[in-house]
Amino acid sequence: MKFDPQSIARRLASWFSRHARELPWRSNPDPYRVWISEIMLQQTQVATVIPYFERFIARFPDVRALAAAHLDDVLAQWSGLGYYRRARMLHACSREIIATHGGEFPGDYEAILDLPGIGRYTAGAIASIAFGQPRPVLDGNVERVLARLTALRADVKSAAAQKKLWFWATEVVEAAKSPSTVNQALMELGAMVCTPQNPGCKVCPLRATCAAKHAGIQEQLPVRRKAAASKAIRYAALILCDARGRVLLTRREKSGESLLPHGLWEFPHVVWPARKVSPLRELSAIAGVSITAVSEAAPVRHAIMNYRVELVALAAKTSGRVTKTRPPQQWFKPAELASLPMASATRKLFIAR
DNA sequence: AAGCCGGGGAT
DNA sequence: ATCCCAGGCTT
Repeated sequence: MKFDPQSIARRLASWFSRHARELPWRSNPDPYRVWISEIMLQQTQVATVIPYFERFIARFPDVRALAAAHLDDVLAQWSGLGYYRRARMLHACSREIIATHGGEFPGDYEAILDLPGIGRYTAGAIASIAFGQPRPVLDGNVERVLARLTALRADVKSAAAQKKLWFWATEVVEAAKSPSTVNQALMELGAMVCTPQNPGCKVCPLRATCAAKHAGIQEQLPVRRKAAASKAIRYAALILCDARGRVLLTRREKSGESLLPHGLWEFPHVVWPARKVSPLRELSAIAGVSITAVSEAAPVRHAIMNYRVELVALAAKTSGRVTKTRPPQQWFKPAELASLPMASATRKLFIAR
């Protein structure tokens, strides 16, 4: 079972020409669109990304528009996608492209790799897809395809396995007539045919040279060490309305105790380990406002990282017309919440109140 | 090398 | 309920 990069590249290109999905960022693969799509696609599935990509490009059509925007507007567009640091680095990166590359996305691989938020994978994707350069990509899809093709039995995340996988990815892209096509084909094959479960070996263009298929172990590969067990945690969150129906939100300056990242608006909340103990006094102290008429909503369950989070919304009112709260707190009309940078869990809480 | 950072679709 | 996804940065 010989690993023949030339043959693999040819078969991938042929297959891709017939089976590639039409995706928004494929219609016009200029560096800006490829960059935005690749950042969004980090650890995020295609179906999730598509509507975000369309909205983002409409709002920020080029590097200059993104660099001119406020970070809050970028975070608001990102709300619900997760990994919010991606949005911060995207924004910082746009400003660096203005400052050091005259607003033109750099085509030099080392220059791309130097940009914030762009690592080896994303640099390879941009260099190959937007600039046609023979740079390798290795993502979860390519890892799986190559691990099966070569019957790699080591943990794919180990240093030794990663070295081999990057080497094979390099061999394939360097044998390609079109690096853009072959890199996208590797990823597309992993997404559509060489899937984690029930791989479609019968329709795979590489089945004849797949060592895992030959040995009948394609379902056992790739080998990944199992994740740590998730932990349970419960929060009580205060959905506080003033006499005018405005709701109190707060925003932390830096990441700390909370699972939520900084920069996003959230409801005042505390860890609530024992339901016997009322969190109201503590919540009231955090909000800096006296509260009345509390009603408890049904818990919201939310999986985040390796936590299983139970969120309990405590809807409450505060008497009188509150005008002053200590920053970074602010009263918002409910209709304003849609345009604020906010995590999915926070929106769930408001809906559940 | 290991830990950290979200959210959702597929099964 | 579990897996895993077009990763990168920090320690």
